[in-house]
Amino acid sequence: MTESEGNGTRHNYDQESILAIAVDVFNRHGYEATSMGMLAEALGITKSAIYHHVPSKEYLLQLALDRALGRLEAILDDPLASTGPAIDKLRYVLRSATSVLTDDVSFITLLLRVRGNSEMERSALERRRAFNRTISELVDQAQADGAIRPDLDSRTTARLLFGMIGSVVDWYRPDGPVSAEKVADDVVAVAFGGVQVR
Amino acid sequence: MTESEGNGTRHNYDQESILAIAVDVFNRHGYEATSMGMLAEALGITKSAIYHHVPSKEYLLQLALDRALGRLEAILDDPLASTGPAIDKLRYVLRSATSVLTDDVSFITLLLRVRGNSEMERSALERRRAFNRTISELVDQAQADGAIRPDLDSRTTARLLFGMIGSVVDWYRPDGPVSAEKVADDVVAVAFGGVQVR
DNA sequence: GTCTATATGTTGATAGAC
DNA sequence: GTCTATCAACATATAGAC
Repeated sequence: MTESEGNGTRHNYDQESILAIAVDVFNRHGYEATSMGMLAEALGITKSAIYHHVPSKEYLLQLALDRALGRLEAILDDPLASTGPAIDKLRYVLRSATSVLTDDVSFITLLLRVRGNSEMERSALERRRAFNRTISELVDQAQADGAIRPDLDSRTTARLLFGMIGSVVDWYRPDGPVSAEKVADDVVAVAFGGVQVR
Repeated sequence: MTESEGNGTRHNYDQESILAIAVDVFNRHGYEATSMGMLAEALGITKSAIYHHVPSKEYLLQLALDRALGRLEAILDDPLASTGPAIDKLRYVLRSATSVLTDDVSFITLLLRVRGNSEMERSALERRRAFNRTISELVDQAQADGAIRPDLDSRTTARLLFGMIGSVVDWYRPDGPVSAEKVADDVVAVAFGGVQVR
């Protein structure tokens, strides 16, 4: 469906293609502020037509958050995330999270903007917190191993590192001037070595 | 006004106290998704009463964004931001921005969530971009001076550093376990030296 | 797979009493 | 400084025709 809009355009949407566009609109206006009318306009069909594909606005959010969380949680299932020195595991998880983010910018963006204003949002936040806890423990271990500077607060450090990665959604675009690989390289370089020459 | 809600509570709000509460509700639900009804409920008065103090919902956003941007821009007016080696100026700006953020979490949070969905939001975004450009130039200079690693992309680096700082709004609370000073220390430490022991 | 028509509630903002 | 009452526009969602 890349043909431009016109009166006689047939859309033939399915759940997947509706979801992709919905997530973009959610990201532009915020999930709560997005109306089915805005979605309908972005899709070029009527509100009622959307209800043929999905039962509710919240169901679209559910699908999107499940996908984003699934991708992140899959990182921790990789053997590289649970084998070897903590500092190496941390490097692997940092790089993988950055790649997942650049691979699925819009889904991860939506996840990072959830504030917990419904039961569904709160359960997504809980899964996000579980992920963050794993990272915190990795930082803790690496610090106990003497691989991370002892002057840093481990909880603050874990948050700063993942905050840095998360901020990438605010500017990274797949068709932009900086490749996904270069982003991941720079994230790991800054996180581990800092910007300053020694 | 710390007395708990009750039927006979007198509020005696003024623009300032309404703004503080409004910004919190904007941050919880997003500006667009926040209704005057929600604001009224949070304030414990009716919608109409709000209009006695402010002419519109958007005016509250204007006040909040102006304040947040003013605080950030003031950093660049300090002599320390324009004197000496670029790397020292950069360190000063990074630390100051972190302090401004911890001092005014809710106002800065609101600013960082603006997406450009109205003329007003777009002009706030433009001021934010002007600030970011100054930082980018600082990173560029420091790299030209040989003080910042040459393998890093300067634009990406500037974004990652300020992304890391901005992410602090997602967890920092003035009454939390980590002091504003410790946050600023750790931000500068990670940004300049990285987490890893050499 | 999409439409029109409709139901029921909420939106931002105003008028005017106290 | 706050209230009640009101407005036109818009919210989510459904029913049923094509």
